[in-house]
Amino acid sequence: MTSESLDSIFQRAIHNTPLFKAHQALQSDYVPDHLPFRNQQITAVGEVLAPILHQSRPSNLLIYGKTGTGKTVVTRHVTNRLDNTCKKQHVRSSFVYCNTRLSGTEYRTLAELANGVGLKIPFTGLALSEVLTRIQEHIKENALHLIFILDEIDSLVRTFGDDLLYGLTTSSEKVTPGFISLIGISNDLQFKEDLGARVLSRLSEEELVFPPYSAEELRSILTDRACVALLPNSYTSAAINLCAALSGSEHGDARRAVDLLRVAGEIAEREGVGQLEEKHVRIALQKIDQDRISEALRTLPLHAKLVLLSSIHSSRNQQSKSSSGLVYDNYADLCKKTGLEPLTQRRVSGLLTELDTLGLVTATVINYGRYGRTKRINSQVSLETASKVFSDDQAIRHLVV
DNA sequence: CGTCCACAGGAATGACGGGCGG
DNA sequence: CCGCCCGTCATTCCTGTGGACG
Repeated sequence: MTSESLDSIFQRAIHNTPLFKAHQALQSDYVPDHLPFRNQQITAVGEVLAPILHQSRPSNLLIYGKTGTGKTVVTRHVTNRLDNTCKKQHVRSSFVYCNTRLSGTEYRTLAELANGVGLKIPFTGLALSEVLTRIQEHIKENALHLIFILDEIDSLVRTFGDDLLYGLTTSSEKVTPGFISLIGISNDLQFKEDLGARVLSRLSEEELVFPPYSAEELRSILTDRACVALLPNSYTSAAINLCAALSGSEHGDARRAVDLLRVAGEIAEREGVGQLEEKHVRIALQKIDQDRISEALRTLPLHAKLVLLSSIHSSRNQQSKSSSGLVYDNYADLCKKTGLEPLTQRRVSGLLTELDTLGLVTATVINYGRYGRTKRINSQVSLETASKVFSDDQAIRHLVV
């Protein structure tokens, strides 16, 4: 990009009519003061947690609901308020939030919890049980009244099993005079089935289900948010409606709707047309999907990138016949060109299932009878997208330019 | 109706980077 | 400093398997 075009970008930005007055109100981590259509859930969470005000241990709580049904935001809203009340009343309490999917492993989840209670834990080297014991001791010594919020708990259990949860649920007895209550948040309604009975009964002392928002409710939520975040008269109600409709069509996913509105707003602002319209929403829809994929690609480990690249190539050449064997040969080839030692077939098979769970590839096990059993691989990512992202990677850019 | 393909995917094991307590 | 244990990622070795072919 030349400096001239940079200048013109800045110039345009100066003269553009801004659309946002409070951009943060459309960020995904924003917790609004007012959460419409969730009064029932707010009350329920509040009632479960309220005992902490009398110094007694609240029940563990398990919250279910699909993505974007307000689970996280309601929990944060209630705990924030409760935290304030506790401070005002001089009641001891601490709240620690952790997204277990983002932490990635059991160890890092525990480390984050430890951090939340003011305990320093090295980023590796300790046994899990050792970390847990330290946390317990710390809580005991300081008689902490603690509420752990474990978000996206389903992904933790799916990859690592319920051992960690077992450890945490059984901790509460070992930390008197302190106590621990757990709030588990799951996007997966089937999640309970992955859970052993010993954990399930303890974790779900209370349960709460969040229903999806209806299209009408989404529309109302978006209108409220737009009112806070955007300048008056900078958007059409048709654009809002479209955001709601697009996100509501599958299941009422409010987070997606809000993201959509924000990105659409950014696009409209950049265009400098002074008003957010339906066409910006449509562009935003594509951009969001694109960004999601690019981000996933960028953060892939090196060999996973190579495997993905091979999948793209072989699903191009072989159409639907692409098998894991072909992908592997292809991959081994790429490794040779790059001067890398190829991983084993077993490992690549594992990487393929990982790519599948990321949604970058579809891997279905299929039987060709006499001709064996394999995974049929279809790349969900276009060569163009992959090339664009991978050309930033020193190690493999020569494969895509 | 048994065979046998081309892998899937579980289990055990090892290399590595790192912290622990002594 | 040492010897030990840990989590993580990969390897090696293994058993399992649905169904077209003969």
